[in-house]
Amino acid sequence: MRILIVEDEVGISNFLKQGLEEENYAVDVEENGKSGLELALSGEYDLLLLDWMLPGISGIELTRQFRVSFPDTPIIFLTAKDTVDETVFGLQSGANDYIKKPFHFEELLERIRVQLRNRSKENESLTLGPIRLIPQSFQVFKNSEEIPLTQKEFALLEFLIRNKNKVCRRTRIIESVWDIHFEYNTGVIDVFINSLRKKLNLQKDEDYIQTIRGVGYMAKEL
Amino acid sequence: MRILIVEDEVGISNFLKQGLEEENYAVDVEENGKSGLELALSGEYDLLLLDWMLPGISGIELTRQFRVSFPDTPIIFLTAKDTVDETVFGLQSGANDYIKKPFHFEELLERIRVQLRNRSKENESLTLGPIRLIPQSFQVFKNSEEIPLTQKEFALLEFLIRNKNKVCRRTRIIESVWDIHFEYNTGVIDVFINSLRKKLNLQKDEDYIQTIRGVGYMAKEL
DNA sequence: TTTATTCCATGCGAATTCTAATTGTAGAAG
DNA sequence: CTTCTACAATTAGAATTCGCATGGAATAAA
Repeated sequence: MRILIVEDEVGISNFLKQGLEEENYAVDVEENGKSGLELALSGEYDLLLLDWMLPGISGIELTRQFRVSFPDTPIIFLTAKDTVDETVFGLQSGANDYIKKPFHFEELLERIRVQLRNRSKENESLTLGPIRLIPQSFQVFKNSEEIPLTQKEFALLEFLIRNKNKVCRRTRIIESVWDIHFEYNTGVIDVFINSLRKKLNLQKDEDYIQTIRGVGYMAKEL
Repeated sequence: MRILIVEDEVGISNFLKQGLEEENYAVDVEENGKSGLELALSGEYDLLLLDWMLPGISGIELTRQFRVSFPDTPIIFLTAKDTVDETVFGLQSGANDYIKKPFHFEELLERIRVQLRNRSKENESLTLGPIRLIPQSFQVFKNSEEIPLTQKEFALLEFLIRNKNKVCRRTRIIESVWDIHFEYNTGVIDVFINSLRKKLNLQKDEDYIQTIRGVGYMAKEL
């Protein structure tokens, strides 16, 4: 998980960076509000830690502009201010949480975890009958037995399942899985379909990967 | 973090639910002991808040039955009783902490944090077969024999074990262990994997660090 | 400086991907 | 129903890619 810290007090940011890195987050630090916003807009980050007061532009303004492009990335404010009004103002501007300085590092960690847990649709899995494909961990199961697949086999199966119950033309498959965008007449697809069916050990009554003659293939829920 | 409150006094449970949700916990409330147990056994929750006296079955009995399936989920009792005997009895039945009514919400929050923190630390018994990795002391053991590792070796192994049984893409590894966020094609990972396998002296039948060709590596429990 | 760690460059070997030739089959045409 | 044709399935092996191991260079630490 990647976290961007925008904080002008080097002491704090170093402390945070070090601590968060020990927790396996990848951390970048930016001191200036303006360049912080630019970095944030790169879309590289899963969470922002913003100081309330920043040189350049304020954390609130940064949040407001950032939210236009990234409505879902969690933002946590680090703030010395504790008046209700300003806190409300901050949260209204699009932040998800705030923490008052000085704070315990553990408490910050917890808030970060909460935000990231809510946001990450963690184990998104694609299914096709007894077959379960997990894109993130690059694993395929059939009846909870793991099936080792090669890269291309995996990519092909993923494409088919994502287009479940839709016929996939050979040209579409070649485009998406092989990234070939011109007319290309080849037998690769057949070969990989073949090895997929083999590895998945599909029986006669398990016609999950169907051939559409003259067109392509279809992953079909039975 | 998901919390289940089992409490028959609606006033208290509403108060708790609202407060905890403001702290970004996901909260469910159940009034009845029996149905509370059923809900708890769904395994959806990271922590239980139980009233001592409940309609249906008592908090103690709930705890006892719940512990069979979930020995690690923290349980905090809310109790009006304050005799030492009964408290001891409650803790022996498998609760982790208790708090006497009436209580300050902040205090409850603190106890919840402590429990969740302890859990997440304890559950980080980072093991992989005979390999045990202790993040705090920066040590790695194999069969209680210490294996000296360098920083990067340690970081890499830690990352792999934290993602045990999941394939780690090279890009993720580079991101998390080396903190490099752009496309970077290099052989470093291979080199360190190599030295890890060497230092850990993995035999043929100890395929704990598996290569997923074209994708990355996976720490796998055999 | 010396020493240890991290990283780079290389060739080899092995797994994957692809080509191509053969065999099998569905469906149309007769 | 039989034959024919076009397409799909299967297989072997060629081509390619990728990971492994190694030695040593660059960098950081002592």
